[in-house]
Amino acid sequence: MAQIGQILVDVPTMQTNDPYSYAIPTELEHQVQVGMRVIVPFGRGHRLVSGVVVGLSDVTSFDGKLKPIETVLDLAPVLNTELRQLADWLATETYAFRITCIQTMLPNLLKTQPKRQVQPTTTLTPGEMATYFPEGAPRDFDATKLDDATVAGLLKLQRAGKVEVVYEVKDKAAAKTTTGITPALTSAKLQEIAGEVAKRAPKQAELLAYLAQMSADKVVAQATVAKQAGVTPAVIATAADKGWLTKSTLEVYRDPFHQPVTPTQPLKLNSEQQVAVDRITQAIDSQKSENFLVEGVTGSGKTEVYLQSIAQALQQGRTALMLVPEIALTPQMVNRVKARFGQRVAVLHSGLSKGEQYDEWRRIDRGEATVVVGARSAVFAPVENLGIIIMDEEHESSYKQDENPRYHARDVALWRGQYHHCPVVLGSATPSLETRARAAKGLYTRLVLSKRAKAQPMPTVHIVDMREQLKQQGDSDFSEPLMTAIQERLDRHEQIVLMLNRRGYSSFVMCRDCGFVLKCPNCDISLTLHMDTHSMKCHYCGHEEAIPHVCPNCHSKKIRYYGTGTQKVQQALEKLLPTAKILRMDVDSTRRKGAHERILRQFGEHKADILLGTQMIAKGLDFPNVTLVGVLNADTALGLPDFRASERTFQLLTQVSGRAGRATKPGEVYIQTFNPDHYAIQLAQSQDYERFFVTEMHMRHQGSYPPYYFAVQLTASHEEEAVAAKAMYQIVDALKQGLSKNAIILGPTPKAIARVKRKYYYQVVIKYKQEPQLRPVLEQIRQAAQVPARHGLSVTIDSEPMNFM
DNA sequence: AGCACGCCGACT
DNA sequence: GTCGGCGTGCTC
Repeated sequence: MAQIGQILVDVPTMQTNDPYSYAIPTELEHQVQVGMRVIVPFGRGHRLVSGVVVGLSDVTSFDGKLKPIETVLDLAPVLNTELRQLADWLATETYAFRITCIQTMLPNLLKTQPKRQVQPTTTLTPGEMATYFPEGAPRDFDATKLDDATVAGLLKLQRAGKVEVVYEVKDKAAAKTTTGITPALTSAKLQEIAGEVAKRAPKQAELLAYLAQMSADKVVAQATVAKQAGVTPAVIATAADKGWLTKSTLEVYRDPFHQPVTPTQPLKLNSEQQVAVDRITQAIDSQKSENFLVEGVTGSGKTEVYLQSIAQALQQGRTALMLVPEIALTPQMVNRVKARFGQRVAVLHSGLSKGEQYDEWRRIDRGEATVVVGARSAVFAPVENLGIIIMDEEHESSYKQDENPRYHARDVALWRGQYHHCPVVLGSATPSLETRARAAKGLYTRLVLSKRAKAQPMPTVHIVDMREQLKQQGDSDFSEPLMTAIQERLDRHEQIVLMLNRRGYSSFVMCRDCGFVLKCPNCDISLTLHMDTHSMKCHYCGHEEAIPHVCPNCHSKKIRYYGTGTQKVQQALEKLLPTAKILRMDVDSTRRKGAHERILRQFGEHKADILLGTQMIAKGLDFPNVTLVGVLNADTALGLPDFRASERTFQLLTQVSGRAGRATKPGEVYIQTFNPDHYAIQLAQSQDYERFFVTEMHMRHQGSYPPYYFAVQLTASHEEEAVAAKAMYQIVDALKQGLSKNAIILGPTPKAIARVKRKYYYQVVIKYKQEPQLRPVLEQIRQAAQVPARHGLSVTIDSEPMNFM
């Protein structure tokens, strides 16, 4: 038996990023296994912290006295070999702490909570009791929540030996239970008693009859028994007292999606879909870790390809993981999968309660669910024997986590595909440039679905030049052609979706006469307006200039910051169309749980004529009666100081256009823009992804951006601007010394929103092709950042950032 | 993160 | 002379 456990303690620092050795007490010898969570004493005060066993051994290189493991929290490991390896890889890749990676991989309920309490060791004076233990002892001792005087007083008492601090680690993991019922006597005996009591206690007789027909070894929930036997819990209680039945604790799953679903059969595939399914199933059958890009226009039936590929994996006795963006994880979407695979499906996403998440996780862990559908973090689902991994809408930026560990679910999916020797299928109508470029290099097998499955025509897309509109009808959010089109639909009782692109609100200036956006002379990136310094700044190179009052291009005075809100638009629209019913969907109206679905359902039931919203309406809705889609301001995302601005704009416009005319009625799209000549808008109009890809790749090449270059972003933040800036300058020095001449270092520059939550943010971006010293240099920076972290300076490293802002 | 040790200023 | 400030190192 192993004497020593290697434990990763839940103390996220550089010094504890490697496992610590703990002695395994004899009574725990047979319990401790690799992958389990434990509680261990840590530090001088022997405070208790949780940790994860990552190894067992008989020896240790640590030559001090080992402390013993205090408690084992799990009956079975919560992390298998694959996930432990994945955690290590993730930590290296994302420059995060190993324990942080592990926490991210586990469901919320398995994250423990350390607790501190104080209690007197001797009898305190009544005065001391009144001040420090007004509600009795022991009391919670959380220094961050108590006032300084109380903390100081308690610490003083502690030093005097009058009180002691006790530690506790709370494990929140709790399976939901209910009372279960089992017959305690034989069927014959029960029937006999039933006969005896039938006259004076008819309810008891009914219950006895029910028990008599139950199989003796089966446990049935009390609620079920009560319902089926037609008795109250009181009757059951009496029966238990008389020894007719035994009660036990029954573990139940919380069912997050309880609506019954009608099973569906695989649909007939068109030739392109068939080819895709064939290629993917070949890879499944031959256990190859081949990766695919399924590039399919909206409505081309990508989902059916996914479902039939999953079916093939299941048939091979393997499991499937399907990732979708959080915003697309609607009940409709889930039901579509459940309708095909029934009870084998588990769903993981943040909309579930913590208990529900934990239950779904356990169903997967136990192998009861073999198809997992979920958002970003579901990529860590404890599925074994994976036969296929699917990532739908792979270009979605929500797949990248914007806190530590800053991982991209796509990279994790590819890693797991390798591990399981199974295909990874990336699907999108508008693949990210990175993915499409990899497909071009032959790293992914490209499968194209060019035809809409139901052979609907693609919508007609009109571009409305808002510069002209401005001249003709003045400053309005609604152009004349769009209003005419809206009125037409209203007359025909058809529905309209209007999208307001709110990204980049007010952060850049644009000329309303010619569409000119002020750009950086060095970077070909829009300058950002800073009201604090009254200047325009480039967030890549730090270039700064005055806010223009006349347009440098056409000398118009109508150059101003651009932006408008959904509420304002709704009011304006109500004025223009007093009879139309308008539903608004944005962050404000969807804050409450379920509000999102409710608005969509109302719209689906035609309770409103117009759905007005932000980006979120662009994703995955399918309303047959929508024949008009209007984009009020296509430009705002274009103005963002980000090299992905064009890509995002193209993707968004293409996606939202796909919302029009999905059924029998042909659709029309109106895109209002001040930049009608911009390639992202022009190519969105012609729905020409290929040309967009080629054009944008050229731009990326010119600017030395991904996918031609790799990128790492470093950020320093502090309450004092000078501290953050100075730290960043030092980091740049270290980078310049450690990296080759070929690495491009941009910055330091203040972040677009330089001050958030009373902290100033400075950043630097490194672009590189090959930089073997990068990892060691960044590790060194990470190490060095430990010391000033004490004074509130935090440094973050983001490999392949989604936003350069 | 949190605790102890250690070295400087204002108090009995 | 001590109490206590927080700056620094370490936690199996």
